[in-house]
Amino acid sequence: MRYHRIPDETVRRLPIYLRCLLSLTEEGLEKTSSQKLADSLGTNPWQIRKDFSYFGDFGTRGVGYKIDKLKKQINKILKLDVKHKAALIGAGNLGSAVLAYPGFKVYGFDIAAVFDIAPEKISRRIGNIDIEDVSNIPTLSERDIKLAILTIPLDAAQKTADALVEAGIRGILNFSPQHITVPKKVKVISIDIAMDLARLPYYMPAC
Amino acid sequence: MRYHRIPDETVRRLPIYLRCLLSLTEEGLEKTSSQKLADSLGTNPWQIRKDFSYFGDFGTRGVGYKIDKLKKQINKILKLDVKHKAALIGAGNLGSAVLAYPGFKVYGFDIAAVFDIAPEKISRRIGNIDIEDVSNIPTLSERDIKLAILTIPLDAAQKTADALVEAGIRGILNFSPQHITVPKKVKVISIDIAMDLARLPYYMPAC
DNA sequence: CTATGTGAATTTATTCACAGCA
DNA sequence: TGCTGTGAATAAATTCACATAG
Repeated sequence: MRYHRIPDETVRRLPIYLRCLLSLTEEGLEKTSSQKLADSLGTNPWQIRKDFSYFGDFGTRGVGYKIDKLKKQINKILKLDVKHKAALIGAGNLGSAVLAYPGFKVYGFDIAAVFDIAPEKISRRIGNIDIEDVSNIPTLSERDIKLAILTIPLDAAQKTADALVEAGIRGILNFSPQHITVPKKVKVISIDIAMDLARLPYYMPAC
Repeated sequence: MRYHRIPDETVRRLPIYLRCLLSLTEEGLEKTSSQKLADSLGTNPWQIRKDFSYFGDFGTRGVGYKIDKLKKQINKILKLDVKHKAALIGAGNLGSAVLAYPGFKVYGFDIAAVFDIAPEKISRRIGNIDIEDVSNIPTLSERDIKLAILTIPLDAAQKTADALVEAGIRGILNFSPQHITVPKKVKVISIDIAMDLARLPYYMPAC
């Protein structure tokens, strides 16, 4: 099945696999199996094998997978084998949380710029980055930053997204609870942290 | 198609519809159409109509949907027609962001307790809630709190989840980047805010 | 004439079952 | 024998096309 389009659902799972493999490495392990991965991720082995099968075979039958090889391959597919710079727009509560979140470094992201609209925040430092005024967003095009993380209130989201697109941003992680419209060349992934809570009661039996 | 199981993917979208309807109400509108909803959400009309069709018909052919009726129905399906109390575990960066996030109130959630493990945080106030020690988690069973939001580092996640289950929690929104194992009667929804960023580069053409 | 509601067709994803290789 | 890799079978979700009702 070697030459095959990778299904979106598989792509969605790859970062999960990657993180799991990284933590297995930290435990000093060098190989694993679809069964073990499935156990620690709460899935089933055939799902994992099928997912891996979309991009070549690097397991050894009867033995399992070499963690290092697998990690490198997934990194390559996700294009995480190069370090990506990202800009954070919105230095509020959520922005600070994002900046402090260890996961971003795990995947090799480097948050290289922080913007805010509030005058009193400009020039303050957060983490070890100077907060810039949003009017500086156009400079992103010269700073080799192609990714942006939007952690701003809803009403400013579309306007800011427009400015980011103008500045040559190619991918946006949108935390604002609003759909934003961008040209086809730009990919948006949206997260609404309240939305997932909103469907919990549905799944809670008799409550 | 009236009596039908609602597909998971539809349930996943219901909170999005709900939020959109709420904001249309704020704009003073009273009715809408699948086309208008689709436009402002970035979907297509037949997806929306199909989704709605799983739980009865309340549109008027040739006219559209009454926003208020639709809102009530979705609220009922999601069991959001009663106010839900939730506990927040972890008063760090992410926890504070969650507490300040307007979306939770939109869906009628009431964050009624905050826990942390760090002694220096205990008894401080956050928002207008006293932070309690995690050893108080067992009291949740008497406080009518059935939902928990986990915003703690990975290594403590499973242990804390066990305590929550023990205290009668029925639903957990897990922000820690780790799979947690719970009995079948408890529903877990996990969010890893870094994971979504990790698949952005894959979708960015030539980057 | 307009916009819903829904079977049918199509596409996509998951699960199974087992052949193939160390 | 043990675990991968993958076609085939099943299940689920999306899209279409059109009958239907105001």
